[in-house]
Amino acid sequence: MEKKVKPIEDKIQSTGFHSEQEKVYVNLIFSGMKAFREITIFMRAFNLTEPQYNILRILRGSHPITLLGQDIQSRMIHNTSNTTRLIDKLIDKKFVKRFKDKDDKRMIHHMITKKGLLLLNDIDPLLIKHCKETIVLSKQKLSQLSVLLDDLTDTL
Amino acid sequence: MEKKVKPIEDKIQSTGFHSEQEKVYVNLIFSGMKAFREITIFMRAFNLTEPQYNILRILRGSHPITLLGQDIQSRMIHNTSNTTRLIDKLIDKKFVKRFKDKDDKRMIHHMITKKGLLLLNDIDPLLIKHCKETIVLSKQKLSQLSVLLDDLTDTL
DNA sequence: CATTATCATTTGTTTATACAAACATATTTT
DNA sequence: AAAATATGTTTGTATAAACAAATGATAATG
Repeated sequence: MEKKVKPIEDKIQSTGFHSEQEKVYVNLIFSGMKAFREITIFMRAFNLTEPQYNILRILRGSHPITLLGQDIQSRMIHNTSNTTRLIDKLIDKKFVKRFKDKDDKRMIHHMITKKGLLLLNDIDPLLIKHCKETIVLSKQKLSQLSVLLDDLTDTL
Repeated sequence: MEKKVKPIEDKIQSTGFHSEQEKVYVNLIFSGMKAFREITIFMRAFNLTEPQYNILRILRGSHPITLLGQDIQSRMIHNTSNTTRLIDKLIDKKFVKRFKDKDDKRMIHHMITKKGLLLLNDIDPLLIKHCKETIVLSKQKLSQLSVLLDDLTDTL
């Protein structure tokens, strides 16, 4: 017995796209937003927004090397303008610390705190579990999709 | 000479994902947000936001059959809460009209206006051109991607 | 060495989003 | 028919995003 896959046309009850590109566009926004909302809801349990979590991941990735605000911004998965106010929230919660460079006072360094690292450690296994539960695709399709998306975002 | 594709890890300078699912998640949010922003910027020339454009498309799709607010909401590609205020904007611009059902006064019907249809007609060819320019993938990869995304959003 | 340009970050303002609660009308139950 | 429940839409409020402009600091130029 074969699994029937609902095309995006049915999901949003759209009447035909003008091109295959347009369909991919819509499909991308649709699935991207869904993924974003999924993670947002998941993160709510930890009192984090998706972008905030993203920043913590970035800072853990470079730890113990500090990052400038613009470094963080450029690595974020959605080019959100205004990282400052986003980081402010994380500093309020003591997950991140911030300090000026003593040579060039324009530059402001950021580092994840021990508290922040512990939080991410708590989140890790639960998120892995969550991802595996919500993204149900064969190993083969999964890597195929990864490759295509990598390819796509090169030009997009 | 072969084209080198940058993986998402490089684009956001991330250090390894915990699973292939997590990578797809990140890739989806990344490309979805990019697509969303692309269209948003494109639509700015027509003084529309992406969700507003989405609503007009939905209403054109059902025209001349009217739709309830909840019908529109359920068909939107990003489950934005509060379609009311979104539609308000379109009504201000005379692209959509709204009227109560005379039998069941809870229900409010929506229809795209002639002005709205003309606007979409203007947008159509330009958007097709834009999509083809920004989504540069072989015909084969394009349809492959469509199929995988359809498959994915079934479970997501 | 003053002037201008550049860089990294922040602030102001407007608009959009999210969630919950309210509102109005219909339907069902007793 | 009155009360309770359900449905479709709107409003209130708090928070976040988008964009432009401003601030503060350093580098480059004449």
